[in-house]
Amino acid sequence: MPKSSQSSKSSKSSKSSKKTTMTAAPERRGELLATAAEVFAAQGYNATTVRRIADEAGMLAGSLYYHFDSKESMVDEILSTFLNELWAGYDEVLAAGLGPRETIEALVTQSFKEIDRHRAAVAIYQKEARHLAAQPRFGYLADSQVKFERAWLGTLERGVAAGVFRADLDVRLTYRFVRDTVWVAASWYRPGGQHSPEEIARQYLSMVLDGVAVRS
Amino acid sequence: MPKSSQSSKSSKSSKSSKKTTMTAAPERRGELLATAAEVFAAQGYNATTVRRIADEAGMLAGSLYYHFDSKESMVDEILSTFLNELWAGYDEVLAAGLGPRETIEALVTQSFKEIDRHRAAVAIYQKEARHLAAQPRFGYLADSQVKFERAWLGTLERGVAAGVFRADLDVRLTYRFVRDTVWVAASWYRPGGQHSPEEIARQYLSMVLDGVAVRS
DNA sequence: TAATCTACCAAACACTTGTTAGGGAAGGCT
DNA sequence: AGCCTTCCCTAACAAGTGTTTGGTAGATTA
Repeated sequence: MPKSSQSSKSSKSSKSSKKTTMTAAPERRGELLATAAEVFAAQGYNATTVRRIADEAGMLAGSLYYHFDSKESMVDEILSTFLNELWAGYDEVLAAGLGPRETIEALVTQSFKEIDRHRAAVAIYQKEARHLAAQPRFGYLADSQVKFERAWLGTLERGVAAGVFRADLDVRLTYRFVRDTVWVAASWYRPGGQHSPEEIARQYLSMVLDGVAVRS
Repeated sequence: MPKSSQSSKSSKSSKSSKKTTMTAAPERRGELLATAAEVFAAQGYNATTVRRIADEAGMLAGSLYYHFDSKESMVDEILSTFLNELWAGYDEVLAAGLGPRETIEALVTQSFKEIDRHRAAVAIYQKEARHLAAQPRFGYLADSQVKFERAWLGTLERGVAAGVFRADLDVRLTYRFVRDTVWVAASWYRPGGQHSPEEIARQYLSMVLDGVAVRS
């Protein structure tokens, strides 16, 4: 997926000289979404101009509107695609009938895999979800957040009741703690680094579950 | 400090009818910065127009330029003021000569107090710091981040060497873990809630240090 | 009372923004 | 060949942006 930059000035550079077969129809859309996601994640949604995205994709601003009908529909598609895949994985975990601790472990591991696959989308979600959710078009963001809380908080409460999680902590605080520790990782995580998603998940789980202090 | 909202439409509402003494000169600036910070934190810096800020402050957009010479200088002042106060507290903690664990505890507690005092500024910092730091004007953001890492990472390494923190974890990962879990709290923390900053710090420390799982 | 200062308004400026309309080159299909 | 579809460019538009300039009511000072 060649989505990298090509300086900036020459806007009439690659017109038809790149390939012999000419990229297939539905692929191009995905490529453009990927570059858009990358720019959105790096600069922020509002700070990103459609001209910047087009530039990064090697075309002009207006040409984007052949593939998408608005800038807003780009983030929409980026975020909804991500959330769909995310919940596909989550639902599978939640339906597996695991114990509370095992469920948390599986959810965390699954989350880091999603961060690995959709790093840009996660970063966008983190930064923009709050004020995008205000618009009715992005109502599914709020819905997802509710489902999210239900899944995690429910599992934690189940764990407290079962005696595997500490009962002396505010469960809601614990929920936010666990949730945040997982997802903020997207702000610094870079795929292809020294740690695989599974390895990071393992260490995060070790810290969250057992703490960073040495047992006395 | 009455910086709250006053509906929206009437922009010629409070002209001189609020006080008898007429707010003293340097106070007004602080009030305006507070409302600006609130809007920036809620909507995001780029998504916030100066007209919106002015509206929230009960005046017109151009009038802001009597107090500030640009929108950028507003965030600048908001962030630098916050960071100055933050480091005043941090430096005091770091100079106290505490042990590694006690230093971490003090830093976390101090951080939550700063979140309590500068909630909006912290939220802005979290969202915008990364791409603001690119501009030379905001070079102090990068400087602060370096100092930050030095302080926290150094303390953690000292703790590992002293045997009070686990040695089987990637220290850099632990650093990001601790750092992020503390500061993202600003995204959901609301002053005047059920938990005081000290109480939240206590529970966070308990989770980070000892974990959420029951000791077996 | 006159001069000055403070804090704002009114109105505009130059520029950037997302978006649109019409056109055209290249390949596939009949 | 001719037609059609795909994908992009050129050129513009209208709305919104940060910012500037000149003015002015009211308090302060002389």
